[in-house]
Amino acid sequence: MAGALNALALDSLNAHQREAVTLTEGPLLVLAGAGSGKTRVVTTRIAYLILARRVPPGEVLAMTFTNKAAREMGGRVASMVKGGRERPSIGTFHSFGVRFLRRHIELLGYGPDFSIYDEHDQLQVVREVLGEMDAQTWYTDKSALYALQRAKSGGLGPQELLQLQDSPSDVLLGAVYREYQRILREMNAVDFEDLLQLPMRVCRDHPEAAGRYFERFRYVLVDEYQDTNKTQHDLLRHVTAPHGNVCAVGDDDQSIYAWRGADPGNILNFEEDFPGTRVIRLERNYRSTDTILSAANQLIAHNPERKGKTLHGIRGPGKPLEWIEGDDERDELEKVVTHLKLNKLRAGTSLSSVAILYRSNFQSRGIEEVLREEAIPYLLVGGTRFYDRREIKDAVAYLRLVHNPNDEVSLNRVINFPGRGIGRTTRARLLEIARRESQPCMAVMRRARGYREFTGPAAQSLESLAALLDRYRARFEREPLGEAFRALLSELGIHRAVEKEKSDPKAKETAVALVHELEQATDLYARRHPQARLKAYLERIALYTMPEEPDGRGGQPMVRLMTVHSAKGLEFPHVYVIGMAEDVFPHRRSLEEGGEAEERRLAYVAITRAEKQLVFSMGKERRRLREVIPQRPSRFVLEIDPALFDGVPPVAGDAAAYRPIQEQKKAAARSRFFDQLRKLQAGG
DNA sequence: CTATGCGCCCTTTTT
DNA sequence: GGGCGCATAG
Repeated sequence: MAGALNALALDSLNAHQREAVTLTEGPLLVLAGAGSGKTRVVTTRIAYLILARRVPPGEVLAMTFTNKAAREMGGRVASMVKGGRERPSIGTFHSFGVRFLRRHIELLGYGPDFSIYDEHDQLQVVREVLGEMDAQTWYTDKSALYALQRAKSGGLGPQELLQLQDSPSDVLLGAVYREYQRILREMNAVDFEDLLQLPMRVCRDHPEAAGRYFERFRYVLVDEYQDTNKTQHDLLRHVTAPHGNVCAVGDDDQSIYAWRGADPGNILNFEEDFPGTRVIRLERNYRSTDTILSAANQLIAHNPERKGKTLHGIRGPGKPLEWIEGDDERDELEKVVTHLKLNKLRAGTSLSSVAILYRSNFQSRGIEEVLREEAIPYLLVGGTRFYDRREIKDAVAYLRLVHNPNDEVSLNRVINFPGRGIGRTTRARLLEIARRESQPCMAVMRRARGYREFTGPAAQSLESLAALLDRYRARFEREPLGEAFRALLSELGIHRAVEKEKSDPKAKETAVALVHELEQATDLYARRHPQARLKAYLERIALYTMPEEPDGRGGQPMVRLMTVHSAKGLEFPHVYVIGMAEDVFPHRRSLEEGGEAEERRLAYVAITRAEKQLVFSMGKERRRLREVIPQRPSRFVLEIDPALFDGVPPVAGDAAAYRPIQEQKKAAARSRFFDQLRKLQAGG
């Protein structure tokens, strides 16, 4: 035991960190600056609870924001706490919600085989609702979903929205929202927010059941607390109410998810919500050079409303910052890659110590191109998510439908893929009959030939599809996952169908390769989780953006490419932030929505990823469609003292002439929107 | 009724 | 560069 305790290496922690590890009882808020050893504190705390305080691992619950962070945390804890069969529960809020709902969702009238809808699926539902209510004039599907999610993540139900009646748009949105929820219920589907909200509803309506589930978690930790929304906060209060042993770790300066409902107020008001909270600040930065930290501190000082925190380094000044300016995007990126190659040649930098960060996913395309030409290996992290690829979604839709026959969004995807002669009209009739008889579509399909509405071939197609799905439902019950899936795909002729969809031979090839990859990923999952049924696999797919990777990858050193959002929580000796231009970073859409402070925090996150070297770049022009847009340096690089730069620092450019034109277009669209609202109000 | 092809729109970040 | 809606042909 003494040996195990030594493994915690408490001696090597500073006084604040040690306090954060050993104050185990009661609420604790750790305000941890970037690079202050936060992850180490969290993992050591868990190990400390188990090894020193003899807390059974099953009583520890740790929630993080991303799967990546959860995996990392779990791995580190496991290496400190060896042996023992029981493990602490470590996962994302959402996976915690799924596990809870697996046991209790039936209390709310949902079936146990619920589907989990992503944004794409949600949009299909919203589109249907808007069509039904004839509300497309007021909302686009995206704007409606966006507004609805906002209300939902703020803890507002449709009824509350309808009662608010602050504006006609609230009333309309309330109606859309109510219908959206009704359809989801009918399809036995939940969205991501439901994964948090439905557990909360169980807490409210069935406190005994919820209490029984939660009572075993006697020590609760939450990482990245600044990124939690209201529901998550409420859930946390519920789980910890009996004992108050909650440790929240976060950094208000790194809050970058307000756009998706995160409420920084959660961390700012933590002390009020959890009376008796001890607060510990970790401001010593072990990661970056003083130059990098000065840049970060100078930048973030431009934000109002902070808890106020300054990072202090221990590593000395280090290298100056660098600014690379290219004639256009292509030139910018070539210069970046040249810089990278020189780095490697002169200083022997390993490619795996380098990260190239950008604001938006589409920016990866350009840099990938140049890296490929220069034969520099790279690893794209995140990006177009595997399970979002069309071909993958189509194949997965079959799995979802086999598992949950009520899942009509998935049904819609597969009903004519591969082509079986079912078009819009047949679909509309199917829906109509189902509504009329208050039955699921699948039930109508099973006896399609009994309805005069369907013409011969269509009726036959519908029945055989229903029969096929029923048959595979039984097969998935008894056969191994991989085998059943392979049989299903081959019986459907998915490979051929996917190929037929594309005309370009290259596209054909990648589409088929994707399906193969999905088959392999399924096999791999089945091998790693021999007990797992279809249900578990679908949950895995819904919650993770990437399939499991085969072992032994990544032996070769590679440059990492990712968005700043994906880079949060990571660190790299050498960091390039490309596209540091106004309207790109900060992103203009975000500015329009009043998100300057959040964009600045995002830039702060980017800067504080770097340990030794930090390089910014920009192209003087950017092409979009047929336009050429002049670029000027991002306000964020201009907020950094020029003296910190080597060579020529970024210089403020002239305000470009294109801006007013874009603004006018926006303003015109907005006034049209409000005109329509006024009309709606007048009409009752 | 369905399949196919063309033109129009926007394109932030993610569980 | 990609997805969706619409028009036309089979």
